Amino acid sequence: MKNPLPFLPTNDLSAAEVMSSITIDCCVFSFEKGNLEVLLVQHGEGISKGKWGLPGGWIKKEEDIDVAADRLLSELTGVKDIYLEQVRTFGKPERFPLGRVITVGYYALINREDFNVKAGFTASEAKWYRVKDIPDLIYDHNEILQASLNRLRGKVKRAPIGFNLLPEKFTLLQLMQLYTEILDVEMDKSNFRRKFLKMKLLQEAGGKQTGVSHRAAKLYRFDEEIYQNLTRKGFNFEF
Amino acid sequence: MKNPLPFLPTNDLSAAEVMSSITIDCCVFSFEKGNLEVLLVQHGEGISKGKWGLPGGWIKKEEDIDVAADRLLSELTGVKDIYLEQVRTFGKPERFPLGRVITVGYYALINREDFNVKAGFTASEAKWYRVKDIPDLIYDHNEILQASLNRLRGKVKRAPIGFNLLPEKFTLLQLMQLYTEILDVEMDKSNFRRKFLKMKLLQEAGGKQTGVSHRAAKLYRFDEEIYQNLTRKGFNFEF
DNA sequence: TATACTTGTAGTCAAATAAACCATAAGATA
DNA sequence: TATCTTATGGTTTATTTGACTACAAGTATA
Repeated sequence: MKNPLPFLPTNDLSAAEVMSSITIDCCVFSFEKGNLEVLLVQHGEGISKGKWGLPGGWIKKEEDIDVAADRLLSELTGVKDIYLEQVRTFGKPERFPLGRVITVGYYALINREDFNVKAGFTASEAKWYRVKDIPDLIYDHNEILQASLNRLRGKVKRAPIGFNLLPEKFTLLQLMQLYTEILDVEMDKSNFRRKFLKMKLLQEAGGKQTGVSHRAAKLYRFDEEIYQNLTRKGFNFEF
Repeated sequence: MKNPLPFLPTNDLSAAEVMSSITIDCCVFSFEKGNLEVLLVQHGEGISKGKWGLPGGWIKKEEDIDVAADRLLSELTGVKDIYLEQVRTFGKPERFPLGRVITVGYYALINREDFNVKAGFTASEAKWYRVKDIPDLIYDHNEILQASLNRLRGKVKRAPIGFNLLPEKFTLLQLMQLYTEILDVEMDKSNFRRKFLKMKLLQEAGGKQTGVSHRAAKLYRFDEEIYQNLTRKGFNFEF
């Protein structure tokens, strides 16, 4: 294959020089009991048997990489329409020990209630880990996870994607704890409440918390339509 | 090559199914006479002869992709130590008409004063275009450019990378015009000044503007060390 | 030399925001 | 009933913003 992009003064490179394998690796985040967690899978064979890593897989020949990421996630979690965002592509020559493999990192946000580990995985093969307590992972997966976390921390301040980690109805305190956990900052309950309500992004869902041994909080839901209107006018979160 | 990542319940894919060509495409931005511009190159042969596109090239077999981007840029512009940031990887199956080619998009910021088109390019082969006035580009390069611009607009509000587009010494008005141009918002001279100086990121460079037919403004320079200190403590731009 | 013209630089003031609190409400539990 | 916990609504003060005014420091030109 002759270099079809002859607009740089480099020598042509043969096909063998430029062909690579490309994979996808994905950080699946969820929020459980106040902790941000990520789904790891255990290798069953090969040189890294027993070690944990991010779930991932190959991109098919005629498949968009975003579509491939979506497919892999659906296969893995059984959930459709997952929030998914490309983070960055990792391509150190030595990152994969058996050959040159470039990987595209993604992160996904899912509501734990919807989640079911798909058939094919047993409990010992996939497990949630708190992001504050991650073991040594295979290859460069710690680096991919760190980059994904950084991206998530930035994004959560600019768009209300945090809702993807919560059930449909949630209390303001749950929402605040989500931000507290992701951003690792303390917040004032009262000020958070005022600030968030002023944005008018939340609808009262009508009900109240149940099963708590204190005054029950109102439940809210996120209003997609209002969000779309606000973003059109240029909108900015900050906490 | 047997699938070395057997931790997803998909069927193995043959090597032919997963090998791809990978390229890099780069938006090189500069700031000239109040306009943000991007460097485009013209195709000399092939099906898109005569059309303009982003400069790019192949990643070598044993080369990190960030390193490859840096190499391509040095070859193209003759400038070393360019500010370079990966934007995103583009992988629609049909994006490149002659086969599956996945490309990693980067953007770079350079100071126009340092820039020289490298030997191998004649004036007709590489040209600066205002980002407000971009023609139809080859393949998906308009999309890559748009994504790069969006990334630049976000980043410039969070880190002082705009300095990479300015000469070493610059006036506050030049700096403001840079932000005005990139973010496409009007600003108040006096308020911008107050806000920026309060950050204490700028050092007085000691001299004054020359060759202007009005009161000459003080020259400032960006202080890398102060910036590092501030970012350690958690720092946030907003305009 | 005087005057106009242009941009630089400093400051004012009212409105909006943020941060740190305080107080009461609404339940559950003992 | 008293007590405990979280929910929710306010207050107060300091800080930041945005709009605007005024004067300084030069150049150009009448």
